[in-house]
Amino acid sequence: MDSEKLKLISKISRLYYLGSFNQQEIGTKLGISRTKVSRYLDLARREKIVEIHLNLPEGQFSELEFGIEKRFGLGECLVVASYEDKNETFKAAAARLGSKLERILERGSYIGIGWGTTLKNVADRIQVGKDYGQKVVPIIGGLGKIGTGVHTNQIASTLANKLGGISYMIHSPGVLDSREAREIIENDSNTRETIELSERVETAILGVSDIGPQSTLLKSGNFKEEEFEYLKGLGIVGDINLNFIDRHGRHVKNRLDGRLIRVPLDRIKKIKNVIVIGFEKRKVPVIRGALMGQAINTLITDEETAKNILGS
Amino acid sequence: MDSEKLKLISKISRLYYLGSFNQQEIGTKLGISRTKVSRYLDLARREKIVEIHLNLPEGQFSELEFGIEKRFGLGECLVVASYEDKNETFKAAAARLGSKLERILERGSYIGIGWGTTLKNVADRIQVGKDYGQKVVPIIGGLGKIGTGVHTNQIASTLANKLGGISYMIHSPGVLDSREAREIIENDSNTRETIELSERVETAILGVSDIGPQSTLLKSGNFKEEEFEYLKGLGIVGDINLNFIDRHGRHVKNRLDGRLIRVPLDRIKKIKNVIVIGFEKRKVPVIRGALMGQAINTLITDEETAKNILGS
DNA sequence: CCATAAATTGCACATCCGTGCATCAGTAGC
DNA sequence: GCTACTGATGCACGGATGTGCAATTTATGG
Repeated sequence: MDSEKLKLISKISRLYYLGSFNQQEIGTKLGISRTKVSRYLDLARREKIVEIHLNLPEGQFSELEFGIEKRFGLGECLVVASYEDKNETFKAAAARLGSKLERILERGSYIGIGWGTTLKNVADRIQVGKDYGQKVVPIIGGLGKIGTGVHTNQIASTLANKLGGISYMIHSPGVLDSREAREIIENDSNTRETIELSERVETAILGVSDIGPQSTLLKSGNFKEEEFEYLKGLGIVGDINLNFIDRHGRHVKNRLDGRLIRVPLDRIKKIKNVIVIGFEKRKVPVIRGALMGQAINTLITDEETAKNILGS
Repeated sequence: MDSEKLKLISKISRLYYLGSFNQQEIGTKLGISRTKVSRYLDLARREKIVEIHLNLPEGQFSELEFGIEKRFGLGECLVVASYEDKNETFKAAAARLGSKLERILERGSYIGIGWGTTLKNVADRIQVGKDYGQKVVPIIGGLGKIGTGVHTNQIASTLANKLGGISYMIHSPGVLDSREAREIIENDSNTRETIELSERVETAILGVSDIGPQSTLLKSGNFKEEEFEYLKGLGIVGDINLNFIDRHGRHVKNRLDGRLIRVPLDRIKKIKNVIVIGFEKRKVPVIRGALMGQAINTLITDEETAKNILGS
């Protein structure tokens, strides 16, 4: 590039970024059109005559967050540190979830809630600054023994308390013994009324399960090992809200589907904010699936898991 | 500031400056209003979370240029290196003048031209890329012996050739022996026609003189030493287009004024672009005066002089 | 030299962005 | 508890900015 042009571009950049002149003023001052100033500024940025540097505070995992958002076209990713003590990780995740909720929740709106160990632990630790009058609705049938706290009703109740709102309950299991039982229960008004509330849900908070030996789904006795093996055989990597998906996030039809009570995946995809919380290596494939399938808008995870998600 | 807020601001900054999202998109993505995004970005810049750095090529004296522009509210300052060999300085100044003219000149418009050693040397060395069809008009009477090349007519002619245009001539001296002589000459149609052309001038290129022993004004015999002493006594620091000014750039009435033929200062101030070229320490006070008095829009000088201009 | 392609330019438009203002939530003092 | 103050918020407006387009200029090939 011509040296005089370079000098001109430098001068424009200086006036624009360091001085407080707008493009019109610079154009008039230097005897060129405003359009040209705009284009030269663009050139200056592209040629790195102007560099924009971010002093991002350390330890924030912005790189990981940004990387995941970019790679999967995700709305927002929140990464917390991976602590030795899992409780610390839960606490950190709870803090990020709280701040996210404070941003997005509107007074009195409906929150859909899933189930599981992760969700329980995060819900227990969440803190928000004021009362939001939320209505917290289960969007899945009951799973896990009552008393362990991982049941959706209990998590909904905890969260409603923390957010200063009310919670609804679902009075049916998530996994029935037969298709017929599921049909009867699902059509019962008790269940229907709760499930229909999910139509109003603008924000859903969900966990994900893998289908390995450590999954609460298995440990709590809802499924048998051979069923997991069968699911694996279909290419399934885990579930999101009891919707079994493959590594591309596609729901895979299977013989268990007919026995489940939960809001199905295609309806979840219509919810404005779907927040998934998930840690640990075993969950990486299912989280990836959820991301690939564009099923969720927000992911909360920890550093290690985030790295694994990004790792090819 | 709250750590969660900081994280949010970092994220916004990243999406805005490194990603290619606009404020609306970021707001939607993160669940906040666009206004808030705008204000957080402002905060990020003020708190230096976002830093804008200019990679200004070295050796350009941008600091000096910017300093003078800022201190005196000058439109544009162009600084060239101070070479041992004055010819080099003239050459560099000619290059900057040329590029400036290429920016601001419109085809067929009028250029007003002064006189002097500096102007002669710069005009001799100027190069432009194409023909502008300029009309070059003297805006001062003749000064300096013909043949030395410092006469306004000769400079006008040189410049017109370089710019691919035509030049006009003035057929009267700049300094007359008496007020009566000046009146007669000035009212003569030959002079009047040329001087009236100055009304059309949109760009003027001028030198400045000090009133010391090295001034061409003195050396060429237009003024006597005792006249300079008299002018100094009035607080005059030099002249711009034969308008004697004090250190604040104010025109100072004096007994010589009546004998001069030149476009007066108040009319010069109405010209859109007034470019002054001046080097050397002796000219610092008069250049400062011209700057203070807001008489000019553009100053072309060299590093050393620029430093002296800025030095308190 | 002309003809064609490529680049530059300014205009006009649509979008984008900063900011005054009114409103609302949070806080401190009584 | 009430009131007054401070700060945060969103709306709406107008100014600031980027960009498609057509016209012009410049470079390239014949």
